[in-house]
Amino acid sequence: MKSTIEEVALVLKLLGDKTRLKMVKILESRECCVCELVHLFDMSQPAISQHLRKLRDVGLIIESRKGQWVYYGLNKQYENFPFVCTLLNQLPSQEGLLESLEKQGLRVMCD
Amino acid sequence: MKSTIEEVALVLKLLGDKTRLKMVKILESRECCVCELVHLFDMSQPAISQHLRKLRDVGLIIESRKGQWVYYGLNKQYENFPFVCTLLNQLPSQEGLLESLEKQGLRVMCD
DNA sequence: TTTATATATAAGTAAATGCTTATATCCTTA
DNA sequence: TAAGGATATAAGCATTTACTTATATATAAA
Repeated sequence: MKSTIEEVALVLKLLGDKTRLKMVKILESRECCVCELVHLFDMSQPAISQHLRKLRDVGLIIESRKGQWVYYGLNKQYENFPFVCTLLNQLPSQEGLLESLEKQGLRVMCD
Repeated sequence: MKSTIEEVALVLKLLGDKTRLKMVKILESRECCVCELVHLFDMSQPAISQHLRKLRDVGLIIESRKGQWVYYGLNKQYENFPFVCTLLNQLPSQEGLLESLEKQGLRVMCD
């Protein structure tokens, strides 16, 4: 089903920011908590939270609290999820970032 | 071949404006001159020209002068042209707009 | 119940964005 | 060569954006 021009423009605008685009690509690999993402970007924690909020507000990602951590992941129920996936396929993998997080012992495991 | 995050973000940012997105979708149907586009948007001619310039600056569209008119169309040589096409496929057709232009006798023919 | 850690929100700010009007440039035609 | 139409550029302005620092809230642990 086609979306309207306005709806698609909104998604593209959100993903037209390199921080958010990279963020979403990372979340495609696996859920991350905020503090993990803070380590992956040269930016303050509030800046990361604000980007996550924008993505969550349109339904592109969902949050789930696990203890004191809040995890974010792609929302597979999002109406434009398949479209977003085709966009993300265009991007180089960011899994190396997550691996180096783990090597640095910065991965947060809370299960 | 994958583009970098930054390159893709730039394209998405450009297309994340509803005016430009609609404009590019229209140009997917056929080349248009500036004055035709001005009729299709509730916006001044300079505003239209400024949007076209941004799209042209990254190579997404190309211009060709025909007499006193300047025509713009999608640039099939653009490195991200296939990617742009998959984006445009997500959008509803805008050909009705071009048809109503013609009914109003506003189509510019210069060949 | 105090303290520490994780996250969100508030407020402020510099820069970018998308328009406007005014004007310049380019081409065609009388 | 003068006039008119099509387009581009310049300058100005209001709004949005993406950050910052400071502070509030929530959970966990001592």
